Amino acid sequence: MEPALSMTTTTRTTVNGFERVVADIRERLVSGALRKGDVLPSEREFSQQLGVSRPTLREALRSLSILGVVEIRHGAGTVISAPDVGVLGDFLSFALAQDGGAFDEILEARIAIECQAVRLATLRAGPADFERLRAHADAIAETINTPVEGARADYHFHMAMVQASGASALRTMYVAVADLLQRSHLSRRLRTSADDATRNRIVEDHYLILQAISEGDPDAAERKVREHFEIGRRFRREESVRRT
Amino acid sequence: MEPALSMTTTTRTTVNGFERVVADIRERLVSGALRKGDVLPSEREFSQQLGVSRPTLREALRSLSILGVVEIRHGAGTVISAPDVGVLGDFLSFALAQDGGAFDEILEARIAIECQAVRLATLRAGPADFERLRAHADAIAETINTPVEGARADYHFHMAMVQASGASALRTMYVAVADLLQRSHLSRRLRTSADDATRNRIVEDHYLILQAISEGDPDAAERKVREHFEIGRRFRREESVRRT
DNA sequence: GGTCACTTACTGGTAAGACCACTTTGAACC
DNA sequence: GGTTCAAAGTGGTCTTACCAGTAAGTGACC
Repeated sequence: MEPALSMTTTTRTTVNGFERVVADIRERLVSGALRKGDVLPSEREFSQQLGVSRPTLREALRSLSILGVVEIRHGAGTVISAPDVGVLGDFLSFALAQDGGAFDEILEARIAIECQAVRLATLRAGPADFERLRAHADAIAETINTPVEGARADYHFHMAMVQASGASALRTMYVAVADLLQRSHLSRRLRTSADDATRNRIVEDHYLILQAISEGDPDAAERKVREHFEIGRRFRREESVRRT
Repeated sequence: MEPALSMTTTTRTTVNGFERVVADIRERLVSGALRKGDVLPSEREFSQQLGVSRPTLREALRSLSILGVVEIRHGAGTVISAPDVGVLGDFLSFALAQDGGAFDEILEARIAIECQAVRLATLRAGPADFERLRAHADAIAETINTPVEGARADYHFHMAMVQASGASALRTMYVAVADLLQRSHLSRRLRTSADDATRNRIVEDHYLILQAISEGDPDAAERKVREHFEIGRRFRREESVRRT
């Protein structure tokens, strides 16, 4: 039997081993005793300090690494790292998966992110970004007839565009969304590549987007991106008509 | 920096045991084989199925429980649960406090989602949606002088707007993001409420957005939303200038 | 026959020890 | 001095065992 006194705020010694580890690190973080870049003791030593077993300690450290609080480096050690928006991506990849995974809905999310990203890119993109975007646009033109490489080049261009926005939260969310879409994306590309006019349109679209970004016009850039997505939308419409 | 949970689609052969577990559950979630409420096999059995040890399996399950993907019940079992953004709440106070730039980034994500949502809303919103939006717009007008209730009414309007888009993926992302922003939103509301012209502007903006939605013009609606967000942007700019 | 406490057979929670895989480092070697 | 490589230390994993809760089955009791 535990004494009822242990419930008081001062002595919380009767918590789980797991929570004891988390609490210890959290308190040392808020008190400033731990700071970004500090390395934690080795798992063997740390577990002994806290009076928990190594597996239990590892459960806690893994969980904290998911939250981005610590970074675990195989063979090197575990260091405190600044929390970033990366958790959003992990969270969304599971949250969106449960939402039925409707393709059209997730595509709307992708459009949302890209449109905002391209607006920011018109304001923030630097020379390195332009260079990357141009290289990927060229790659799209070169691989337009090879579905697999073409899809990859397409993905890289859009990814670079989001990257050029400089907003890592957008990037994180984009990765999670794009991952869910990629499964069906390839099959669509296989269909659309049949049409000759569409292939030219795809190549040209990306150059137009790049141009709009370089000209620094957010509205024009967003419009180009929306028009670009209309290709896929139109094809899915025709396809569903054909099926009826 | 790579996200803590690998999100690569192509399942490499030699992945960690940890990631093998995470990947397995995610795959079965997106395929619909796993759904909220389903109970996973016992740890002993599950670890054997996946070919990993029980401690390794537990590391993965604990991490997923941190994200709210699963709920672990001592003595009962582990069940799939709808990811709860509340879990990120803990993380929020921490990440935003340590990294001021994170706020702006997440705000960009919110703008991205709302702009896309309002476009869809102009096409899909039904009578019930209009009624809700109008009620919330009225609530904003009535509570414009009470910061706490005002912030809540504001949140409800924007939430209803995203809901009217009919895209649950957008809604999921919006909830995750909006939850992270809510506190800062309140504090900003406390400041902005001092200005009389701004208060009128806030009230009017929401009615303008509602009107644009009802008129079915996506471009106009998105423009109104972007203009609306300019209020907060301008205030944060002035504030940072004042601080320098 | 119905109700209740209790036993029992599960579940997750923790511990300890032994390996394996990787990184770092520093000493030996060229 | 620079290079190479082996040893030591780190995280990654497995095995085994036991503790601690939960829930369903079981019996006694009313």
